[in-house]
Amino acid sequence: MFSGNLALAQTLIDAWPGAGNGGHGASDAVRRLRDALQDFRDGAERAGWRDVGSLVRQILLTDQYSFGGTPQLVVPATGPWPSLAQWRELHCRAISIPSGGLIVVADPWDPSLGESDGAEELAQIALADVFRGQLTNEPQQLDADPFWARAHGYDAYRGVAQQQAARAAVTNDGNPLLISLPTGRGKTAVAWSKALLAPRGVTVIIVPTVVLALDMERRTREHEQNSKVKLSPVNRYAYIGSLDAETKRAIRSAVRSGTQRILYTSPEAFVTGLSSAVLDCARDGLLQQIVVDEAHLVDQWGDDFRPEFQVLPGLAKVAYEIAPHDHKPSLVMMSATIAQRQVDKLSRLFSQGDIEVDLVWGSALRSEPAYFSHEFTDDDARRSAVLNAVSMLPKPLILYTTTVEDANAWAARLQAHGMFRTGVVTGQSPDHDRQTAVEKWRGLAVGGEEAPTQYDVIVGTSAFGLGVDVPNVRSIVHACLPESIDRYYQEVGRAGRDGRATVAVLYAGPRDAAIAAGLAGATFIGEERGWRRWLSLLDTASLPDGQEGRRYRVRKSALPSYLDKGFGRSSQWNVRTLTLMAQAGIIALRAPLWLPPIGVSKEESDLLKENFLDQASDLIDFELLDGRLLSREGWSAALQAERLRARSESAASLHAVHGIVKGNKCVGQVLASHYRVHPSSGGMLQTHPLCRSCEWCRAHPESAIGVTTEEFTLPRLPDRRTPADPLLRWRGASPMLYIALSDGDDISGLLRKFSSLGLQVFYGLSPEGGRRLQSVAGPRPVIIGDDNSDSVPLALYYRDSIVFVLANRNADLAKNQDLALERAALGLPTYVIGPRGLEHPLRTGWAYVDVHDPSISAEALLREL
DNA sequence: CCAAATCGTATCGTT
Repeated sequence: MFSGNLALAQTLIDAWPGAGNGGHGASDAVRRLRDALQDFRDGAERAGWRDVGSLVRQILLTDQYSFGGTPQLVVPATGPWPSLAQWRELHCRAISIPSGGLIVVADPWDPSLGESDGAEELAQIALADVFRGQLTNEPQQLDADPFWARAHGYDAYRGVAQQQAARAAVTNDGNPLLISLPTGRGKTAVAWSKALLAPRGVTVIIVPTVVLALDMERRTREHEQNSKVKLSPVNRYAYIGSLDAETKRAIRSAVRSGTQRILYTSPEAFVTGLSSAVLDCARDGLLQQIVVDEAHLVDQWGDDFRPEFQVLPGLAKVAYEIAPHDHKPSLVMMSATIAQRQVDKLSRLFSQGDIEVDLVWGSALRSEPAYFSHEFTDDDARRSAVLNAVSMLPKPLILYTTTVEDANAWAARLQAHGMFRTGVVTGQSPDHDRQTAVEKWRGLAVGGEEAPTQYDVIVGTSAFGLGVDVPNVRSIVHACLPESIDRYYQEVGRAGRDGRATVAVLYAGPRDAAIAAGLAGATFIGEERGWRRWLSLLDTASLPDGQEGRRYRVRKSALPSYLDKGFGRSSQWNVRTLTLMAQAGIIALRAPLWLPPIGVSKEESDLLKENFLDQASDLIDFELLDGRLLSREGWSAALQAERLRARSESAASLHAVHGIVKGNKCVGQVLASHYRVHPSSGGMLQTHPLCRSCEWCRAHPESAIGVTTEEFTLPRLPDRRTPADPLLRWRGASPMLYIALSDGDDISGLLRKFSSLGLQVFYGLSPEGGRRLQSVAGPRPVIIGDDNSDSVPLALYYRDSIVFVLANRNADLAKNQDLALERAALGLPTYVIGPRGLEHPLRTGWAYVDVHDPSISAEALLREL
């Protein structure tokens, strides 16, 4: 931390109301103070006494916690500056001095209320780290595989989880892959690897919002400029509704021809406007990957709010089926918050017959937050506690509420109390306001250059956050009770993307439990009502023209027979009934497609099409999968399990939030047990409990778990369906073939041949050798098995063939030799290339070629291949 | 009677 921040702040204050100079290398808080002072005038209503006082306080405490002592600042004593009473309200002491100013000193404050004796000091320590900007975790660096270096130019992976995710995504050839990877570990690069290695082929990445699609388009263009590799003939990477028809047509045509290498879009556009282009592309073997980003939303939003998230799997399956057998698109789902509920739902939606969804597990808890919570029985007490927290905690800060009304009320209340550097973002905010709110908060203009900050605080509902990647957010305050642990953790995780300490405060009020229960409970529909709703839907169902099969089309807005007038929730319940049935396997959701009618005039056809498009957003198509389930009894039985599951999952998730508020368990433990998963393949995938500080840990310091432990779970490459071994005929029944080298033999030619046959994992290559091999391997990934991480070696679980080169002096010969034999003992296909005379480690005095059968000379093998 | 967002299609495509 730059120790001149305090002096710089004093300079800025002294210059006020003039503009202070400098600010280069200043801390974020000093920069914010500079910006706030520019707007700090009586009645200007852009910066108030509490904004400025709060930033002064943050600067004082940051200095104190970084360097000790009792730092002070001298400020004007007259308005708009805080009065003596107002400084006291900010937990600062202010003393008048003869020159007319005030000397200000900050006193400690922390958000713990009613915690046990001795907890106070620990709370202070936890908070001091937030002001200081203490780093809480350093991602472990791992040597990059050759394919990773070639695709991105990176020489390292950020952690084991990213390494495993990257390897799984690039070697995957069909199994749907669900990747759990923490935020900030380079999900984007994982999604891009396949696209960047190949000379052609399309990767479609489905993101939940337009803002996200546009942000990724900007990043893709950046990459394109740096790498000089053209990734789109039309220089567009976001297919969004607001594009003009001509641009959309051009993108679709680029998808058809396989020249659109990377494309971001929404689930809605994917299953409607883009679908036929994507299917044509798949049919021609040009669809490389379908990636679903933020895949937890398939569950969270797909049930009732945006059903296209659950129509998407059907289209992905068709694309897979019509693709040529050696050019199947792979499907990758990624999220940072995957729990049992998401695994179950995504597995059911995306498994393809006997092809199961594979899980790559890199789940890790965030190390940055210190947790505080309190339950208030009185609304006024909660209000003043929230105001305190927002005033006293370091900025940037987010204040979350559940309802739009509360968010607006809080924004108004903060202004009334002298905080004008506050923006509000809810689902009601127009797109333009949302974007400018983030820019004013972060201090960036549209082009990405630095601009003055105008907000320190954003008040928001859960609408605020998706895709907002501001790295230095320090504080999250909840003035509500989140209805699920997933929502709570997503929101807490918006802070500390820079790896530095943060604080998360949850202050629940008397009415919050009911609001949360209402939202959590909305996920199930009663049996009687569900059945009647289904009957009315079926009553209005039509059979879409020209589309065979047991296919039906219904209107979301259709009213059930027990209602005679509509209110807004009805279509949501219809969708919920249908998605519940889809999950029970009774029906499969499909996107309503427009097929041009045959034998009608152009005018008539255009008219019909316009009609269709007018109604399209109200239509939902499905196929009946099991007609027997259409009796009342069958229907009820099939849905009962689903309904119970949904109910118990929601209840458990809400219960966990209550547990956090009550403070009678460690928050890290609660989160770890929520993000623990039993995959269908058996066993259990854990998330290691981490907790920097929470009420329970402060009360039980002797048992506190802390953040010292590294990534705990073992990520892995997915199981392959049927490992195919192109070299099988040379090794026969033995798992291992020894390939003997003579002087002057060309290893690189052999390796190149292996790679072209589809072998991907090599041990014993030098970094340079790996690079050389990748440069001739084209789109086929080269993975170097020699691992410096202490997880289980790839050699002992990777089921496809592995090549060991025992001729490179740089590599760890003995270790690799042992690994090769251990692997062969497990019956896994193993190819060892070594000198003709190399001694067998278990048979002293004998060479491999003498005691190991089968073996072959490199020259003969190369000739036969 | 609480929150969350998106979408409106086919045109032969350097060997």
